[in-house]
Amino acid sequence: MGIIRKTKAVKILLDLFENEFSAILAVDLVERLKNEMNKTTVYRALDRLEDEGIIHSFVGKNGLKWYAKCKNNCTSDHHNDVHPHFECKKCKKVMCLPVEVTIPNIPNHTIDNTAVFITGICDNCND
Amino acid sequence: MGIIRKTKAVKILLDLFENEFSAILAVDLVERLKNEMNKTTVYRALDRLEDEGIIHSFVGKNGLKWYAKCKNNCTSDHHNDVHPHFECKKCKKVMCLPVEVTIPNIPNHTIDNTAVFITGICDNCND
DNA sequence: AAATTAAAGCAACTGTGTTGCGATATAATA
DNA sequence: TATTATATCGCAACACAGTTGCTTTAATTT
Ligand SMILES: [Mn+2]
Ligand SMILES: [Mn+2]
Ligand SMILES: [Zn+2]
Ligand SMILES: [Zn+2]
Repeated sequence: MGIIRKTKAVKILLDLFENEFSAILAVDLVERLKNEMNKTTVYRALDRLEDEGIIHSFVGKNGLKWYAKCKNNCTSDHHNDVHPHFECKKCKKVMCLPVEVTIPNIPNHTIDNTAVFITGICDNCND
Repeated sequence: MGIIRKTKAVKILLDLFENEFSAILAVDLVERLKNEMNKTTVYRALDRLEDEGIIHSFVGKNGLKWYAKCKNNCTSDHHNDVHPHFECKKCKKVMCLPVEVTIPNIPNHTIDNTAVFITGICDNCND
């Protein structure tokens, strides 16, 4: 484990995430790359990249899967890049938000992981 | 709009949510009621109950749909019962958490709605 | 260059949820 | 109560995101 080949698919995806500020919907990726690779390949490559801590995934309001580049030196055994995600209802873009959300103490509960998904209007659409 | 018939399906569902503290997975509901009604009926009745502000829905980490009873006098045109949801990785139950989560200010963004999904170990499993 | 093994392609499949439509039940009205 | 109107139901077919098994291909090791 830990070996990830620099295959054609991986290079294409890495390049894509490198030049994309917002998150990318898995389905869109499949569509966008349909002439270059099979959808199975897309999904499996995304899996690998996520395992390596290069990208991270989350689920939108409608249950669809999003991917975005990790920016905080995540590794294969630790994703230390936890943050809310924001969907703009105007431009439909989904972004990682570099802020901390504090969860109030919940008596007798052990918190393991928190996913925050915010909808609203982004800065770009707000002028 | 606003008219919801007290049909057999609705009665069964209302009764079910009344006696259930945790949230219910839509798929489980379909399975559990498969001898009493068609799955289409389940989904459509859930839709109606949600429209009426009697139950609310949210999406879990894996993209599956959950439903839970509203407890704060929600109406057909306003769901004023917004709260985090908590999934216990031991007992697998999903609960509504009656706490407030404060989202830090995000410059130039207008926040419309926030969904918080927490995983961990619940009070019941924690002793 | 040959051997090794991860990754790709393809087709078929899984599972959740949706849609169209004719049949039925509920509520309104006469 | 009988009649009419319409919301809801059941069924079958569908949509669609994501997965699996298996064979072939390509990347890395020797
Ligand atoms: Mn992110
Ligand atoms: Mn809830
Ligand atoms: Zn925007
Ligand atoms: Zn528990």
